[in-house]
Amino acid sequence: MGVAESQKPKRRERNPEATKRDILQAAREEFVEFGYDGARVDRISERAGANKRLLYHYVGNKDALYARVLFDAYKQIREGERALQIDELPPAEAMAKLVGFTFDHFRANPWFIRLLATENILRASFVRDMPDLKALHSPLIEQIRDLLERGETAGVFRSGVDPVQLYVTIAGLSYFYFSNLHTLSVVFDRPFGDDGVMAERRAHAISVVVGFLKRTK
Amino acid sequence: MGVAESQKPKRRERNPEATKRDILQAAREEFVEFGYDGARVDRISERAGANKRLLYHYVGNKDALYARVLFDAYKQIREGERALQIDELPPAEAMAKLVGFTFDHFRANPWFIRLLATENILRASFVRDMPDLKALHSPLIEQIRDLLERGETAGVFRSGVDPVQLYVTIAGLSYFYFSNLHTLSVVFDRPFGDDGVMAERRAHAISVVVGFLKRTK
DNA sequence: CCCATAAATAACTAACAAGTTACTTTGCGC
DNA sequence: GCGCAAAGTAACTTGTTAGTTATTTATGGG
Repeated sequence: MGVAESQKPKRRERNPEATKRDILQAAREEFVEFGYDGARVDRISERAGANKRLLYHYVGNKDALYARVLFDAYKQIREGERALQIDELPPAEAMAKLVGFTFDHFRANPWFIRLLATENILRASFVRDMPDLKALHSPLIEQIRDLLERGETAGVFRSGVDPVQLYVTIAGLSYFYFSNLHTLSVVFDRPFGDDGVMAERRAHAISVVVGFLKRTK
Repeated sequence: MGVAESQKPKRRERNPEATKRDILQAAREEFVEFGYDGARVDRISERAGANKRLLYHYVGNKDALYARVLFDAYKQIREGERALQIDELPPAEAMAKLVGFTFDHFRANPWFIRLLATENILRASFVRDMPDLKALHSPLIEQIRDLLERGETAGVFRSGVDPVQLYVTIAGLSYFYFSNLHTLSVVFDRPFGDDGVMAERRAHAISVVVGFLKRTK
């Protein structure tokens, strides 16, 4: 019983499910941190506390691992987007809530933005071959469509706005901010990551979208 | 004189300036295409038609090469942004022109968007150490500031809009579209890369910004 | 015209990274 | 309590990659 008793080699407990889960989680962290090419399989297995061979056994290879991480990420994010409840609110308030929700969602899940950026550097080469991905397009789209219609009927929103275009706008207003937080902070010498500046950005994004939609007369 | 006379080993002509230029250009292409970690030094020297040793001789190493490419990219892009002339136009028209200009600028220089995305994956680790980069912040900022003031004074724009926030908005409206063109096209099953869809996006971005700024009464 | 020097090259090295081989350990059905 | 299949491991292979060494080639000033 030496002093360094805690230094047992310590074999991993038998538990396929847990092992698989650990590997996927470690893989997400690694891909999020370094991108596809920067990620290291050895580091993933190390992070997971699982032997590298297990990774190849359960998932296949680096490509398959990345594809799996990406798909799960979309699923999880889309799931989170279902939480929004705006049916009851008046159109303008509902839209404000939707834009704020999108901002908060990105803020709470910066890893997803980094994963998206990585996949777009790869020109969507993995996403392209995911057959069931189209079923995972954002549930926000339907909410936007309904809301636009509701606002139009009530005479408070302008007409002729394409829901997909507006989705890209709403997402873009927050996405660009978060995805480019690092370079923007340097170039403009402003702490975009700070709470106060974030709150400003959130308010601005809301006022842009609502201000745009609100009928002039 | 064999049949394959064109297969001479062909030594590169002595020309330091041209060699350096070729290397930098090849490096930009490579980093734009594959990102930092995906880029290969061997491929850069091959693209440049210059021996790899020259690359190390003139630039230093992969890091220095990437930093140089990044800095030159900012310089070139900022230079292009100076071309905009909106002093003479009425505020709303001027703003429409500015947003359209930004969109066109991104569209004409997709390589810059990819470079920015790469650098943000790296958490701006190279940009952070560029001492003279702050001097390169977009000239559009000043134009936006002046324009907002002009519109406010004329009573056609709302007041209290932060120029930097509006810059982030204007850039974001186009940036997100281009940076995520690939994944968006797959997820929404819409050809976002096509001319018609692009024109729609451009018009939408303009109407969002102008619609937001225009005073309600 | 010649030679010092800068430009350019090919071949190499050492480290690294994805993927594999050959093996040990553990739990479960009988 | 045993044997066998699944879970887990260590060490290796093979190809790649950033960076270097040793060398050849051109050119312009004296």
